[in-house]
Amino acid sequence: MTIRIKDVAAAAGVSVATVSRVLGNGPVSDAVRKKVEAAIEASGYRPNLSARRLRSQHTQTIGLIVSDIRNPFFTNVSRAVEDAAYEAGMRVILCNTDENPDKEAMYLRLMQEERVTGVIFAPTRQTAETLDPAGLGFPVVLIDRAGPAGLNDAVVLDNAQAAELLVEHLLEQGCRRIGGLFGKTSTTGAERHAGFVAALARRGLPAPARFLAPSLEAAEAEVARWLAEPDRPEALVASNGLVLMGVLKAARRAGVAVPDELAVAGFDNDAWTELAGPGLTVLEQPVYEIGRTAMAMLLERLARPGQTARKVVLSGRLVVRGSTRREALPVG
Amino acid sequence: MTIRIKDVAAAAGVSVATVSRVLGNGPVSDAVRKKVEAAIEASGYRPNLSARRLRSQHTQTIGLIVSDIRNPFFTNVSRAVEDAAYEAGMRVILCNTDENPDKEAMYLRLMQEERVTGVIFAPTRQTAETLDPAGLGFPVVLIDRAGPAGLNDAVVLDNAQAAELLVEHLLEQGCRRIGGLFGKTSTTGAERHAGFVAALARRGLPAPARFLAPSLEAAEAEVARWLAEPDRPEALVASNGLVLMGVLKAARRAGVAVPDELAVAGFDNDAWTELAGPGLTVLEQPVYEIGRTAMAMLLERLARPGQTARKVVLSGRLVVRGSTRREALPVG
DNA sequence: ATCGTCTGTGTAATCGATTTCAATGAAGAA
DNA sequence: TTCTTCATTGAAATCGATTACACAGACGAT
Repeated sequence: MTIRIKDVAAAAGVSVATVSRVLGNGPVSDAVRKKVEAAIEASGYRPNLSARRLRSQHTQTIGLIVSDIRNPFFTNVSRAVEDAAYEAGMRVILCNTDENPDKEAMYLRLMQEERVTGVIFAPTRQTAETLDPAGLGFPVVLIDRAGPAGLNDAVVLDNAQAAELLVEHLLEQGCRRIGGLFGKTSTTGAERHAGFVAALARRGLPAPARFLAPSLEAAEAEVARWLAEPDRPEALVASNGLVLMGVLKAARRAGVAVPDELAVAGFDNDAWTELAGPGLTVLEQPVYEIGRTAMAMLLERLARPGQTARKVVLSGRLVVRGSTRREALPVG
Repeated sequence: MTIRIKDVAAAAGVSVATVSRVLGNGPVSDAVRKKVEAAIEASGYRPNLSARRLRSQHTQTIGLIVSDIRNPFFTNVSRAVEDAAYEAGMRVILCNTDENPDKEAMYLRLMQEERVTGVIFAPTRQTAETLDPAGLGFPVVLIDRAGPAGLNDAVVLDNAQAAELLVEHLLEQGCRRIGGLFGKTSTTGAERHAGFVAALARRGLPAPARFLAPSLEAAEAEVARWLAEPDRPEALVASNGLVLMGVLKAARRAGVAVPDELAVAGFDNDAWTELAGPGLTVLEQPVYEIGRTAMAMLLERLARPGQTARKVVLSGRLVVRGSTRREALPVG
């Protein structure tokens, strides 16, 4: 049915080996190369990548395993990874785990069957702790969430510092009762919590925190409860874009004014944060750079398999907007 | 190095054919099946999918080609497609074309080399017009943007009706000078423009429209110019989520109050639209359903290749919020 | 007892490419 | 002229699975 390399060879009057060499830029005389390229063009031949991968033992494929592509952080990272991958002649298989360790295990297994060249992975805390890169058969670069030191390559944000930046900004604005909302499934949440606690401890202030599933619904419900409590916070820090959105929805629903009754700050400088309410103060992560760096580290690791594990720590940038200005005027 | 089916067969004391049958749920006695499964488990064997695909001529892979995964519409559709695909035992290759016909051609070619089972594709207008599904070697389901009638399966929104709903809502609110912003690369933009024009024509009103690249930056720049013109519109309709965002940014920057000086409505009920400004009136597309339907149509088409092309038209839902209420009170 | 029928299993061909190895011929050295 | 050397090319092995086909043995019907 479809055209095989054999057919092209016959049409060009050469052997299949020669056609293969034309395809792979092997040593071929100019005259023959012209002839073969003409035959390829005329026949509409398309090499079969499954056959090529089987024989060459190179799949030129990487896996990208994240919790949910709908989280804008991962959306952006994924775009960066894909751009870098296609530039390097590689393909990407995207997997959504929903923070579910069973799905993570299933997809890692799938990656083995695909014989992927490598994997970029944002694991749950549970999987990160037990992940053995040696037994997998391919290198892994962790993103967003690092596991135990020295085991895997990783590119992460300086989460503690980032959380401290946010808290210190709120302190400067005069806030004292500052609450924090952190994801409970990732190491990232734990690190941001640590920075949050540290910054408040320096001033001798309490650090009330809640841990939750990193979703819009969970955040909205938790904040609704919290705002109804007697000693409610005057400021809230949200540990990711979805949680931040939940905070805002809950505040709006409860009729709590931002920033006058509740200052709000969070992570991820998504486009919408500029437009929501008075504009949201956020800690911007270099998302595209995280994706590209992860891909670069993976290629580096493939080139030098023996090299010890490296951890790249990137810094965030504080973007101040209206949601934390206590004396803010209405905009627009 | 890695374990092959042959090794498992030797360990279990059976032929490779028998191991293959255990893997594929072929006819095997219970006793032998137990033995083989034990050997698979003990050896940590993982079947090589490239080899399986080559021999079986089934790749169980579909391509998903969109303009940019960072567009929330495609983010959601992609998640739906992936969920449905993995449920059906298929893998997904994601490609971003940036509305560039050259990239579209390149990725279609790649899909041929991958011998994908099928493709779900949101093409530019240019490619949609010339897309010949027969010559490709795999079925295509178009999403968001349909090509010439009867050529390809497609699942789209009733774009004209949707645009009319938005315009009529604005008319009810008392708006008269209503402007529209439409994407110039897709048929979707053209259809929404048609509905926009029709609704205004019924009232004998003019229908000023601008066509632009469907990006945040292009929209912001265009709206900034438009708002500076003498006879500026009292309402704007934006043909997708990114353009809508651009309208809002431009209005805010120009100090034009929404909704009092400018009513705003757009497409795509993204989570942030509830939180931006006074809440944005939008036309909600059934995004997850679009993705699942596309996947279902693809499977259907694979089951019945001869069937004539079908076009599924889904309806949108108007979600009214503050951005179009002329007498709206400040919220929160 | 004989003959199909049915189950379960093994042998070997096959998918479509890459890659090893050997062969060919032309050019240059002695 | 003869022998190397080098650049091209082809024949055949190979990657790791699935699958067509053959066949052995158990079983029931006659």
